[in-house]
Amino acid sequence: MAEVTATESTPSPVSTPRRADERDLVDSLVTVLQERINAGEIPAGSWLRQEALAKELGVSRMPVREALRELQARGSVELIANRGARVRLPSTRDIIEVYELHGLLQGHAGEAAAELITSQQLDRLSAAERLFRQAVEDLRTSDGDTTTAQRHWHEANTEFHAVIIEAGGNKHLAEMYENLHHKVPRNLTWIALGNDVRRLEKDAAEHAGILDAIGRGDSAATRTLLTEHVKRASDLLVRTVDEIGQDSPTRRR
Amino acid sequence: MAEVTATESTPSPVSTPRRADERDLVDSLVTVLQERINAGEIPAGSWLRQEALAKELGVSRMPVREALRELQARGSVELIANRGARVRLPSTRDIIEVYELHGLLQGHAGEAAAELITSQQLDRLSAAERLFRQAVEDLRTSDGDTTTAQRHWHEANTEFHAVIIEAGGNKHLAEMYENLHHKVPRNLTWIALGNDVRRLEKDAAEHAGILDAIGRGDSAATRTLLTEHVKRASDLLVRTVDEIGQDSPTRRR
DNA sequence: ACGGCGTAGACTGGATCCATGATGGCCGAG
DNA sequence: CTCGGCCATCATGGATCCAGTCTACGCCGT
Repeated sequence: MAEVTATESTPSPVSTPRRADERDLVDSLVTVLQERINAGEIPAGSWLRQEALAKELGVSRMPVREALRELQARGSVELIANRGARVRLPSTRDIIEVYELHGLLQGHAGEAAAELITSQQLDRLSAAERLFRQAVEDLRTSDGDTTTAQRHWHEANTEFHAVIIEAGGNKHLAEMYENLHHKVPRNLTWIALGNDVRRLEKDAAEHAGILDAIGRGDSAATRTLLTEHVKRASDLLVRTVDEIGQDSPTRRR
Repeated sequence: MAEVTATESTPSPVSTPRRADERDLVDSLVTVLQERINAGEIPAGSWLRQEALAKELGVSRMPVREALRELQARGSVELIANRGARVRLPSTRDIIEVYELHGLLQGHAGEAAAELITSQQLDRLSAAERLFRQAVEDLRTSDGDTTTAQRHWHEANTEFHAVIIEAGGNKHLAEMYENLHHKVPRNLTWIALGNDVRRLEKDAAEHAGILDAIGRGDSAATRTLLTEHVKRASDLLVRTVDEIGQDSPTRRR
């Protein structure tokens, strides 16, 4: 038929809609928005304007609406009738509760993982553990610019816990675990570590201990270590959030 | 979190859905469809036609589309590109995994509930326990018609576990628990009990034991009993599904 | 008669249009 | 000068329209 104007004159077709991974346009929008929210590009508490997002992403409001609906179901944003969508900003209580569940799920998955883990998965776990130590080194040798350390730590942390969850073998548990990250974004944990070398070392040491327990096939120890590990991270995060929570996280002018 | 300047633009952080019931049309559709799916009115594996649903519910296709998108995020249906929405039909593996999480979450909530439960909640728990025994009586005195027994048992079971989850105090855990029911509907459990008086008696006795443990404030026992209780229900359900799964899993022509 | 190909139908997915509800500013009265 | 109500503006929510795509049926060729 007639050449559609939008064929190649599209301003910015989101990213790569042709990826076989994503079923349709809405899913790619969900992914993009979720990443932006988790990365903090879209600050918590801010409004998501359908028109603005549609224009920016080069689509109409319709797929944006559906994407927002899905993000609401995930718990990433809240929809207010006739008002719009707002990025949910987790309260201290939310953080405590979500991390409690993190510990519960990871402890459970780890207990199973200690028995079920494959050698490939164990290798990935070791690699992640090395990356933790690398991140410590990055931070130690960095002068001001901590982005590399953060990137390495973030990669290591994501991979490490993902492998444990995966090795646990319960796909629905994995899904719930992912959902938790939609409620309290991963990057918050890094903020809590606060570029403190000693804290990071302690964090790395805990991961090494967990790796060791899994390597020994010690289910009980794995569960305990994981639960305590998450608990410590939670306490640290809550303390940090309470401290910096004094000034308004919403935009000031 | 500190109150931001008197402008009410950022009132509450995250946890005030304002109204728990229905925010808008889409939410009411989600509720209706979810209930129909859980009740089995819409059989698993069947297609949900947007046009048909819209006409039947007296709305246009648009809110139906958004409702389906939300049901997909919940895991109740699956969306296939350019094909439509289909009610997901849980596999045996799904059931095993989901019930494993049921046990994990309920055990955890129960452990906390044993210490935190209020007297009102304990009353509700007792009432539910009585309703279980009533259901046993209903079934025993019924001749053929088991709907009353089912209704009572269903009410009792829903209330009993809901109270425990609620008493546990973790709202995110409660939300996850709800989500699990979207993946494996509640009514499946009744099918597994299969109108068998002895099984029902055993089930009621287990609930009585749990109630007793909570009443004594015995956290450890509560957790153990709950975990085992769910495990037994899971095993029974899996066995039942496997048995009846022999005849047409997919309808033959 | 059987299998492959082409076409018609139907349903989903995206875009545009309109109505409704909310917000914020402006004006008038006390 | 301040408070309250009215109105304009804007964003969301719902409906309708159009295009793309998958399926299924039927026809034709071997």
